[in-house]
Amino acid sequence: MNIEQAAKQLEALGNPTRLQVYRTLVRAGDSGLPVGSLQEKLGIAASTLSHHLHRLILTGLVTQERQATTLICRANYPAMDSLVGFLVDECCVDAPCAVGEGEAAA
Amino acid sequence: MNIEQAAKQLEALGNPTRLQVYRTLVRAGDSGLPVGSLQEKLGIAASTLSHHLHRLILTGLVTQERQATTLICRANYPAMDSLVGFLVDECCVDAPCAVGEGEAAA
DNA sequence: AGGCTATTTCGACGATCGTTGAAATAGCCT
DNA sequence: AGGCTATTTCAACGATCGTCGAAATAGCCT
Repeated sequence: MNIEQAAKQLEALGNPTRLQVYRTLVRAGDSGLPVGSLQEKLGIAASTLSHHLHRLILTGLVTQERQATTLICRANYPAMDSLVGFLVDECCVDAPCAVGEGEAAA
Repeated sequence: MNIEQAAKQLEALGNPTRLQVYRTLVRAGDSGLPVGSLQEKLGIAASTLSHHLHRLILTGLVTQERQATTLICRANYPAMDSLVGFLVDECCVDAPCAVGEGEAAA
C-alpha cells in the first residue's frame, strides 16, 4: 500500500454519500446488495449512485458481480483491512500511543 | 462518531499532500514538529502547508501548540483511533470477515 | 520601539467534484 | 424480434479544491 493509493481510497470514502454507500455495503456483508436496492435505501438519483459506485470500484474498495440484469455490489473487506493497516502502520515509531500498543511497531 | 464527521476526516486524509503531512506528524510522535520543519521536509509553499494544516486541525486530526514564535504540530492519535474504529465498527454485522473477528461486534 | 523570524491570510487561477435528467446500453424473457 | 427492467454514460451546472506568491500578522528579542 503506497501513499497515493491510500489517499485515493481515503478520498473515495471521504464523501458523505460515498461513505454511506460503502457502509451500507459493509453491513450487507458477503451477500452484497443490488445497485437498485442501494439506490432505494439511499434515495439518490441512479446516475449519482452509479457515479459514486464507479469511484469506489476504481479504488478497489467495492466489487461488482453480474446476476442477470442486476449488478450485485460488495464491500471489499481485505481492501479496507489493508487501508486501516496503512493508517495504523507507522503510528508511534518513536512515541507511545493508544492505538499501536505493540502490534504496529513489532 | 457520526458519518458526517467521519467523512470530513477521511476527506481530510484523502489528499496526498495532507496524508503526507499527517503521516509525517504521526512518525514524529508526541514531540511533534514545527510548521517550518514540516515545510522543509515536504518541500511545499508555506501558504499551501498552512492551508492543509488548517483543514487537518478543523477535523480534529491534528493539534497545535505555540512555543514562542514557532507552532508545534502533533497528530491527534485518539482521533485517528476513533476514526479507524468507525471504519471497522459495523463491519460484518451479518457476515464473517478478516478484520472484526469478534471485537467489533462485541 | 524597531527589527526579525515564523506563520497565516488574501486573492487568484485552473482543475476536479457532486449532482441531476435524458439518453444509451446490457441482458433477460416471451 | 420486441419489449422490458436495470444500470451506465453523456452533458451540464455551480461549488469546492489545491496551489501559489504577496502581503499581513504574531510573538520574540535587543
